[in-house]
Amino acid sequence: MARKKGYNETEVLEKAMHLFWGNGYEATSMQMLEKEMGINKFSIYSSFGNKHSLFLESLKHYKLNVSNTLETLKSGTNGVSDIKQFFYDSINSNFKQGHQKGCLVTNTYNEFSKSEDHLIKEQMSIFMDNLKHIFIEKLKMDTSKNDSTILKQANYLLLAKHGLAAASRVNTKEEIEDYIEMTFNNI
Amino acid sequence: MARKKGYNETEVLEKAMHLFWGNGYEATSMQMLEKEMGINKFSIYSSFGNKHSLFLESLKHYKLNVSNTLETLKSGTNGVSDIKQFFYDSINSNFKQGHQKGCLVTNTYNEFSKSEDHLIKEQMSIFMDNLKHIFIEKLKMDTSKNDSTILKQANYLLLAKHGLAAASRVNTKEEIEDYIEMTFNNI
DNA sequence: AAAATAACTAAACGAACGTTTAGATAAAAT
DNA sequence: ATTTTATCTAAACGTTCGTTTAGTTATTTT
Repeated sequence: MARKKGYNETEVLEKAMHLFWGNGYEATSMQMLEKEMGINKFSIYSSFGNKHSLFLESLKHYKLNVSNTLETLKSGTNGVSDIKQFFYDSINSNFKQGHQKGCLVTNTYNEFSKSEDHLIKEQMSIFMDNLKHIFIEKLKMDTSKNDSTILKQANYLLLAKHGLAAASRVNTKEEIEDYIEMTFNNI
Repeated sequence: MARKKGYNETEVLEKAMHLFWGNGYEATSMQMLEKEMGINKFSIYSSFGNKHSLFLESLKHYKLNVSNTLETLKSGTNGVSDIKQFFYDSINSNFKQGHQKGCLVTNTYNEFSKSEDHLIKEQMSIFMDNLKHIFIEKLKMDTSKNDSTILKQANYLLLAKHGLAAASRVNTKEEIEDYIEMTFNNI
C-alpha cells in the first residue's frame, strides 16, 4: 500500500526512556526528544500520541527492563540477603551502563510527589506497594521476626531505596556500597 | 521623597520560600509567586531581581530558619543521639506547620542534581558537606569508633536524610519515626 | 507505469513561560 | 498646594513549550 516506517518504535522508545530517566519529565522537551530519538516530532506524535503517553510508555518499558531483577528477587530463597543483592544489582546495572541516573521509578515518584497528575502518581504507588510486599515476603522468611518488626523493616528498606536512588545519582560506587552495607547491618 | 513600599520584603520572601519549598523551582511560576506573595510581578522584580535570585534568597532565608536547629545540633554534647534528635526536630517542625514539604535543601539538591546550574549545585554541595562534617564531629564523640567507621556512618546518615526527606513528603509521621529508629539502630 | 497511501519535513499554532515597559497612582518634600 | 519620585497596575515583550497541520517524498499495490 504505502511507505514503511523508517525507524523501530521499540528502539526510539528506549532512547526516549533514557532521556526521561536522566532529566525527568518536565526538564525533557520535545525538542530534546526529537534529537535523541532521531525522528521528527510528527513521527513521535503519530507513534506515541503525546509527551505524556510517551512518558507512560517509557515507564512501562523501564519496568519491563527491571522485571527480570524483580523476578530474581522474588524467586530467591535467602530472605534478607536477596534484598541486599537486589540493591547491589540495581546500582551495578547503573554503573555498568556508564551513567548515574538513579532509578526512573524513584525519580518519577519524587518529581510527581506534589503534582496533580493522579494517573502517574497511582502508577508509582502501585509499583512502590508492590516492592514493599516483596520485601515483606522476604522478611517473613526469617521466622524469628514478628509482624510488627517486619512492617517496620519493610518500610525502612523502601525508604532506604530513596537514599540509594539519590546516592546513585551523585555519590561514588564505594560510598553507595558502604551505604548498602550499613543499611543491612541492623536487619 | 516618595511613596513607601506597600509590603514587607521579608514577609513576601517567606511566602515565596514556602511556594518553592512545596513545588520546587521549575514547577513554581511567576504567576503563582505573584498570587502567593500578594504583590505584582513588577514589585517582585524590583525587590528581588529575577526568579533565579528570588530562589537563591529563598534558600538563604530557609537556611537562616534551620540555622537554629543546626546550632542546637552542633552545640549538643551527646554525640549520635544529638543527630537523632536533629532528625526528629526536622520532621516535627514539618508536621507542626501542617505541611509535608520535606527539606527545601534536599528537594533542591535532588531537583538540580542533573542540571547545569552550577551556582545552585555548588550551594547545595556546600550545605551537604557542612552537614556531613557536623555528623563526623558528633560521631567522633564516641571514642570507640575508628576514622574509617566514622566516615562510613556519616555518609550513611547523610543518605538517610534523603530517605527522610522523601518520606516526609508522603509518609505518615509514625512511618517516619519508625524509619528514624531503624536508621539509628546500628550506629 | 500509474495510482494510492502512509511516512516524512518543516512551518505554524495557541498557550504559558520569565521578563520588561509605559502609564497611572499615591505619598513624601518643598 | 504643588512638585517630585518611588510604587503600583496592566499590557506587551520575545522565547519556548507541547501540539497540529499542510505539503512533499517514497514505497507498495494495481
